[in-house]
Amino acid sequence: MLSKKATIDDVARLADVSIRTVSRVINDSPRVGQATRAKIKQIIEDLNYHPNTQARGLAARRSYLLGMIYDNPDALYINDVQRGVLSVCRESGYELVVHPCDMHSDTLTEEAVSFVNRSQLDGVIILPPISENNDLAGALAKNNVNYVRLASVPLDKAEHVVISNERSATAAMAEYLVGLGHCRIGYIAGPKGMKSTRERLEGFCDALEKHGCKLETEMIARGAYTFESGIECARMLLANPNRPTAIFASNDEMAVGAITAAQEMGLKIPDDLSIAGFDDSILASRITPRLTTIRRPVMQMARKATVKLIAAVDGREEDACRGVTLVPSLVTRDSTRSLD
Amino acid sequence: MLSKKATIDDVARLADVSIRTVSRVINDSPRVGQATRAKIKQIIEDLNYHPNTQARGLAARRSYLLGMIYDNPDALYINDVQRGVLSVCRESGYELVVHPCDMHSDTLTEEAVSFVNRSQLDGVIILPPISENNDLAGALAKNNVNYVRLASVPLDKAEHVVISNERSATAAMAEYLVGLGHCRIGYIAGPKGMKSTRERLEGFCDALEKHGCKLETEMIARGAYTFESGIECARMLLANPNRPTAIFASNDEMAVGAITAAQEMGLKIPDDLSIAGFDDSILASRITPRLTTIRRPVMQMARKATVKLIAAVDGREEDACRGVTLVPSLVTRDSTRSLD
DNA sequence: CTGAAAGCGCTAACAT
DNA sequence: ATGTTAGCGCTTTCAG
Repeated sequence: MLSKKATIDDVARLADVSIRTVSRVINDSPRVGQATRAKIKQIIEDLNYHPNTQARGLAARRSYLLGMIYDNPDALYINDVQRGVLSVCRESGYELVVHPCDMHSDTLTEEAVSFVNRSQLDGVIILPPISENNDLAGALAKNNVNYVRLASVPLDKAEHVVISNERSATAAMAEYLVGLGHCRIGYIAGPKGMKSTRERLEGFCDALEKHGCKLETEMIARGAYTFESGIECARMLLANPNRPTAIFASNDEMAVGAITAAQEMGLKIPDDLSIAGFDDSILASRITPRLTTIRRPVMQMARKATVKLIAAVDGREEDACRGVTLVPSLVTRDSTRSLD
Repeated sequence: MLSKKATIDDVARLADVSIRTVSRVINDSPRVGQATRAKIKQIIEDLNYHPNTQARGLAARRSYLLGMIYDNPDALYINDVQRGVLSVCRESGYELVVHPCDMHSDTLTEEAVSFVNRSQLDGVIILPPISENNDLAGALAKNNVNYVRLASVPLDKAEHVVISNERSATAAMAEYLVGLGHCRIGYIAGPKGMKSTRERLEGFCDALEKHGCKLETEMIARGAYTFESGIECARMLLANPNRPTAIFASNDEMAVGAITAAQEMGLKIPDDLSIAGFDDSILASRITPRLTTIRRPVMQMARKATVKLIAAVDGREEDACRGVTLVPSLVTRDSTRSLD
């Protein structure tokens, strides 16, 4: 069957050169004659030779492995990031090792560092909300591991973050709602302590004020990015004698919860109440009415992050340090309407 | 900062033993004295020593890396499998490398084999629908790579599959619906050519007949496991002058499509029509009305598959060959009701 | 432009 | 129960 796998020695022997030269070809080093190079490439092809990644890694102190560290209840988001990262990995000969973990664990940092060392990862990409953990980032830096964080604010050197400007995204949403004639708007926020919670809220709030609509304290409910919390918050908001004409939930899960709660109260969406979310999750387009929401360029962010990471691994400082900020976009559907 | 990472030599020197002995301790080999072992373990701890996986792999022809090959539009499913696989990996010192791919690609098999070789994977887990590809499985076998397929029928040796009995699951669904008094039932099937499509259909059909309800040809619509196809199929089914009183869609996406279509036609679910799905995806519990569906034990399957795979890698034949069949369960919610 | 040789950190025969 | 030693397949000074 399959005769033993070819090694660099086989290639060298057949090409009648030293393995050093073959190695040069494999690694695209210059200083190899055209003819020699072509010949070697041909032989590599014929032999169906693939360099052994482990040996390569061992010798070069590289693993060609990238890691992805996350603890995110949102499988869709994770999946999108994964696809984005992988699309770049493919072009660059890297593989992706995934590492979900518990963001509340005491040993999170320790665990993550151990993960990187254990597998000799060349670098890691950290997803929100763990990406907001400065402790982790600090430990990685101290251990000399390359990392890039997906975030909503510049919480690290440009080298280490890719940002989606959620503040401007929610601002756009606020303007859209105001444009529809809404002014008394309910806001379902995320949990305290997360940067993105604050970014989203402030962006929305500021934009509203700019248009002369204040976001009253009683119109802000604190959710937990879950369906259930969306239900509760909406009930609270709608219990107010002076009911809002629109509710913006800072993620889709909560928005769907809000729709559910509103419908239970006999309100028609969007006739009696407009509702919008954030994420453009699969739910958003499946629910009735289809949800107006905000779409983050997740795959793109993941791609950019990976490009930066690999640049850092390769020591291409300039590419690695280039700042990256992307802006989410508004997706208008059927859950919001003009107040006429 | 961080003085150079400790190696096995450092440990050996400090313990005043040969590296061979340290190696034995690392690999839990017997034939090491109690005292020596304890001492070495202590030193390993003190030094915060972690064996270099690449060197280990290179020497032992092992990578401690498992792969996951898939092309599944369902991020939730993938995510669940991933979590299941990883939970076992953690206990066994393995890491997971993910590899999405295009099931319709001509080079799928070649690509997958190359992936495994390139990264020296110790084994791979293959998800449906790619798991049904015998070509791929054959190529892996020929290349001596360990693999386990997640499937709905025993399409390979016990060593290479973990099965979820979807036939009995849809049978249970049929019985449940009949129990509610439904007999004229519409069925939205999956795409032709997939084993699971057939399994689900036959299980449903057979159970129906056992209870004296025939599944008429005109009551079977061929979908594509997508939301849109669910809409179309439901429209077709409901256009029949002798309308069904219930529709079973063979996945949730299509079931949600069916609900959407039915509601557009002015039908109330479940008052005018019962609808059920398959998957228990996130949609199922968020949609209104909440969807009656079937839940596969995805994480469990993934765990079992990983255990088998690692057993095979370790050469523990018996554990590797033990047959595994799991049964999905019925989840009843609000989208189905008794016909009275 | 190319080659010789010294490792990278670990495992596994083979000894003792 | 423990030590010696030869690689695993590749990269990388250092020569030429």
